[in-house]
Amino acid sequence: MNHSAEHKLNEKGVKPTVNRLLVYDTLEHCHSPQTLADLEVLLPTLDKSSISRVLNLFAENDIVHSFEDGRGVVNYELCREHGHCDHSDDHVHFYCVKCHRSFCLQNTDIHDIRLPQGFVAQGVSFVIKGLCDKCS
Amino acid sequence: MNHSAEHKLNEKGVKPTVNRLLVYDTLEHCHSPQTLADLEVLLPTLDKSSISRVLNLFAENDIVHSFEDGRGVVNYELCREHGHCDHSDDHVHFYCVKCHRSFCLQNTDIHDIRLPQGFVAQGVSFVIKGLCDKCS
DNA sequence: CTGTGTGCAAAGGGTTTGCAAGTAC
DNA sequence: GTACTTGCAAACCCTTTGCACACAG
Repeated sequence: MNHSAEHKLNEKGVKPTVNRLLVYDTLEHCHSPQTLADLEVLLPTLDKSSISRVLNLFAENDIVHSFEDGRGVVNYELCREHGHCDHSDDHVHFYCVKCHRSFCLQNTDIHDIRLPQGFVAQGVSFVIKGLCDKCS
Repeated sequence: MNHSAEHKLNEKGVKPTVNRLLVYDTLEHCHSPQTLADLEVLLPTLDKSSISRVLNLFAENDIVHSFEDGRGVVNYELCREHGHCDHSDDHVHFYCVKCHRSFCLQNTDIHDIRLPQGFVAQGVSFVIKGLCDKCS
């Protein structure tokens, strides 16, 4: 249980309960997007419904952001410290269809998509499917 | 039942059965991405499992391509005639969080995303969530 | 004591599958 | 007759919800 997690949650206005700190620490430790099922395995003492509630709470408070990989499964990832993360943390994700892992492509920015008149963007989900370096 | 549909399916090596032609015609007529649930309503005489099978068959044969909108629901859309559609029909989709419709942003191209060494892209899913012109 | 957080079980939604009957050639 | 297609029901997967208990302040 680290203190930076506790500080982070307080900073975001979320009461740092044991479960929340565990979920936060796990995501931080992973350095890659995790699904609810992943976290269920990584946190066997927590119920999946509890994890789900924590993740939704985190998403509402800009602690994590989420995106769907290719299979309709939601992945969660801690928001970057810098770069004032809103829900549209604009970078590309890569989903490996073989090992079912998701990657975060940090170095790719999504730039200036021009929307038609009247359209308002609230979030972006950009996922490339394929084979990762281990599987290709 | 139009003849171009029949021709198209034959061209792609898919036997043009009644259900397949109905699904094809419906997608063609809509000019926008449709979900399985949408098609169930539009094609009340067909069972959803039949529609699902037709769509998966179409996807395997590059007749439609699919992407997930914001809610984990798959949308299907006819591949463009020109532009030799493979599964990575590279354009952006827009999902309206209010009216739950999906739009196809034709004029936006996804260009030259540089993948890390060893990564192989097979498909792209790029969805912007927000409000459409009617809902904003 | 009061409000919030948690675990369990069950429901929900979207999609696919098993199987037997139907159809095309 | 043989192989493919279809409809129905049930299963499946992932996520959320209802509810009663547990806990913190």
